Amino acid sequence: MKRPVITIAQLAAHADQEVTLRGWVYNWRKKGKLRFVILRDGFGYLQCIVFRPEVSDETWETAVELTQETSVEISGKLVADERAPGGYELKADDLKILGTSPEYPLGKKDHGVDFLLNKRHLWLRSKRQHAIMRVRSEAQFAIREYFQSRDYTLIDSPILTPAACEGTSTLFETDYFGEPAFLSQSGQLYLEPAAAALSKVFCFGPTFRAEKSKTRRHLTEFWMVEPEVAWLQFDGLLDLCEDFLSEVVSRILDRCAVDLERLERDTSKLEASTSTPYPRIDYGDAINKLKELGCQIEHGDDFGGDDETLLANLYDRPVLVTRYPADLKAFYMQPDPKDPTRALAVDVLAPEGYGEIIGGSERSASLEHLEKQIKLHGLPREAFEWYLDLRTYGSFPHAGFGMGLERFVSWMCGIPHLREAIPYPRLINRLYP
RNA sequence: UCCGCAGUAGCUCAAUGGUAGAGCGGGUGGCUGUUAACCACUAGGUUGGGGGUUCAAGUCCCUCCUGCGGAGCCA
Repeated sequence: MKRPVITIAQLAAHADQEVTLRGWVYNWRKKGKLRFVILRDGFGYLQCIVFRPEVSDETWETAVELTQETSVEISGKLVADERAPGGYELKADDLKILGTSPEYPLGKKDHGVDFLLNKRHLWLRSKRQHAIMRVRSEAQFAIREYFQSRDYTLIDSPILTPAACEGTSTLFETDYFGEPAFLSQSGQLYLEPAAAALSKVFCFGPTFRAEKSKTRRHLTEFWMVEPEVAWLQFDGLLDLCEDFLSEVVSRILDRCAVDLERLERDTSKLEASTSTPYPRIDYGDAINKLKELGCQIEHGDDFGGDDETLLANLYDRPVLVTRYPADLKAFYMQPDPKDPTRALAVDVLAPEGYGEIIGGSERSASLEHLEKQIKLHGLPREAFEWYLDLRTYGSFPHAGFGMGLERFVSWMCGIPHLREAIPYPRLINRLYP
């Protein structure tokens, strides 16, 4: 009799039926003439029972050979059983090994981080990693949905670039037919021309930073979403940041409840972030507040990781820190008309110590100002001719921000280190697997 | 690049300067309801590399390597 092949997501519709499933042996236990096989198929887990008196010798011999992560095709009758995790179990009568798995290296007990990262390709098979990858997938979907449902056009910015985008970070250099080329650290400069073309645009792709950062908040390859909007000015940018974040957080809470529960995420700590407004604090006031709290920080300094955490912990939702000193920020930012030593820049700090998840600004529309800034930052003007063209041919006010996907996902999942928020993390000293 | 911590069995970790151990995983056997099952037996080591101190070094010292955490920089 040919039995339907189903997945563990479809169990309820096939109760008391004869079915076939394919998957991997997550775990197995033996108890005399009984074998409990926990099958994993990417959708869930199903306990399968092989009972010696009720199966053929061949099936029994096969069951005896099962090891962790053996891939199998298993058939039998699906029954509801309170003793089984998940509520259903399969009374197996036929079992085929599709691929053996001798001495699977990941055990049921704890492993160290270095070992797990070296086995990242296998680590992805664990329950916790499934949950994180699904949250990441859902976050990417929600982000694209947010922008595309609001008439933004997705513009893919180049990854190979001829020069530094912002002239600040260290870039990965590669050989481009004998010429130096660099892996992009930001799509923004390429997005601004697209905003002049299509008004509301965003890019969402990988970016690269060659800084030798060794912290839980840094990757050398990470994904960033960057909207850029024509006619948007600073106050509108702040509104966009909080509307975007609150909307995406809401969707994660709606759609990833099961995964967040598996990750033991206290979602009550995310609830406040689903509603606006978010607190906004001027850079100068933030410095004063930090000094009150006993920080060794002066006006003109950038925030350290601890300062960010301290500041963010004053609020139950992300806080927008505004109007940074211009010389802390990139060359293209618009100076505050009320105080030209400040830039119309915003950093959004996530709660619970997850740090800066968004950095944005209104961009300078003035050719003269940008020419001055490029000189001041020691950047080669030739490399930016095309960028300056935007201020020559119909210059326009515009603004945008960038959000690091992994920092956002880490915050949603409540995981301490960015390396778990991306399938194959690239870190200083780690390019494998 | 700088500061701090670590490296012992396949994995996670013990071991006053004095005979290198346990749990998990592997192997063999037992058990008809296990939930990271349990029980018994068993195999498994150049203690990251090199040098030094000492009667004696996993342990103390120097050095290199690797990893982790943090700083700087940033999302």
